[in-house]
Amino acid sequence: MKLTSKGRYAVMALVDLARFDNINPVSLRDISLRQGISLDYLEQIFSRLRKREIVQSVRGTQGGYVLNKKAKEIKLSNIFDAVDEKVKTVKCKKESKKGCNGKTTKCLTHNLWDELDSHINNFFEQKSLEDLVKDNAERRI
Amino acid sequence: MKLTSKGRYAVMALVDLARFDNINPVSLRDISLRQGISLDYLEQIFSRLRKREIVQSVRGTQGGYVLNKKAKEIKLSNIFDAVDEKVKTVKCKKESKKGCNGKTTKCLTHNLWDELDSHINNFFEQKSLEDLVKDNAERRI
DNA sequence: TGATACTTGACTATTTTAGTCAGGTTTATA
DNA sequence: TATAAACCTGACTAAAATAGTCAAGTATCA
Repeated sequence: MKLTSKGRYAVMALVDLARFDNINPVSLRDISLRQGISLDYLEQIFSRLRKREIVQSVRGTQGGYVLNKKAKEIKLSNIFDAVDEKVKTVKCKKESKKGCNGKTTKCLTHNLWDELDSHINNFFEQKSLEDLVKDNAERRI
Repeated sequence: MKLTSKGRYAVMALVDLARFDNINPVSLRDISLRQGISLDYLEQIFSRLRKREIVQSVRGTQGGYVLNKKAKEIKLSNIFDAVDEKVKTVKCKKESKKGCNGKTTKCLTHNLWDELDSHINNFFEQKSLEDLVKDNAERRI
C-alpha cells in the first residue's frame, strides 16, 4: 500500500502555493522549479484542483494560481479526493449482490477494511493545509 | 492508495485458518475452496507466512497449516509485514543524502507522510487475528 | 503583438499486481 | 512400499495502474 505521487505532488504543490499566496498568483513554473515536479504533470494536477474549486486560475502574464479558500478550510481529504487518490483500501463492493469473494456473504474481513478506511479518512479530514504550512514554518526556525 | 489483494488474502486466509485451527491442520485446498482464492496464490502467501513463523506447516496426507502463535498474539502488522504489504505511503527516502525531491532538504510534506504511516501502523498493531475471529463469530449469531 | 501562462486531451514507457504454470519434495496411510 | 495428498519453489506473464511526456491550442497582460 502506498500513496501515488499524484496525491503527494498535489499536497506538496498546494503547500508551496499556500506559502507564497499573499498578493500575487503563483505560476506553476515556479512551483515546478521549487518542488522539482514536471510542469506538464503539475498542469494535469491543477486542472483537477481547479475543477474542484480548491484553486482559482489567473490567466495571462503574471498569472498563476491562487487558493480558492482559506488554507484552514482545505482539508487533505479534499485534495486527495480531487486528484482521485482513492482511499478505498480494498475492492469489496459495498452492497452488491455478490459478496466480496463471489459468494453471497461478506468476506471474513469486510468490516476490517471499512474500519481501516474510516481510520485513514479521519486522519485526512483532521489535517488542513494550514497545519502543514505552520509545520514547515516551525521547522524553519 | 489501496491495499493489494495479497495482503487482503493473507488476512482472509488466516482468519479462516484460525477458526478451524482446533485439532487438525487446515489444508490450503480447504481454504482455497472456502474463500475462493487460487491455491497457487495461497501457496505463495503461506510460504511467506511460514518464513515469518506466523504459521507452521504439517506435511504429508492430512497435512496443512497451523497457527504458530495464539491468535491474540498475531497482529495485523505482522501479517502485512510478512507478505510485503508495505505501509510506507510515500517514497521519501528516510535519511538519504538527497532529500525527497532530489534537493538537499526534506520535502515540504515529509513529516506528514511519517505521521500518516504511524497512524496506519498503529491501527494494524492494535488489531489481532483474534479480534477478527471474534468479530465474525458475533456477526454470525 | 508578443510573451507568458493556463488548458486540454491523447499518448506511452515502465512498473506493479495478481496471478498461472511447471516441476519438484515430504510424509501419512493403506 | 506405493501412492496420493499436501507442501515448496521459482520462473513466467497478461493486464492494469502509474507517472509522466507531447502537442496543440487559448487567454490576457504589458
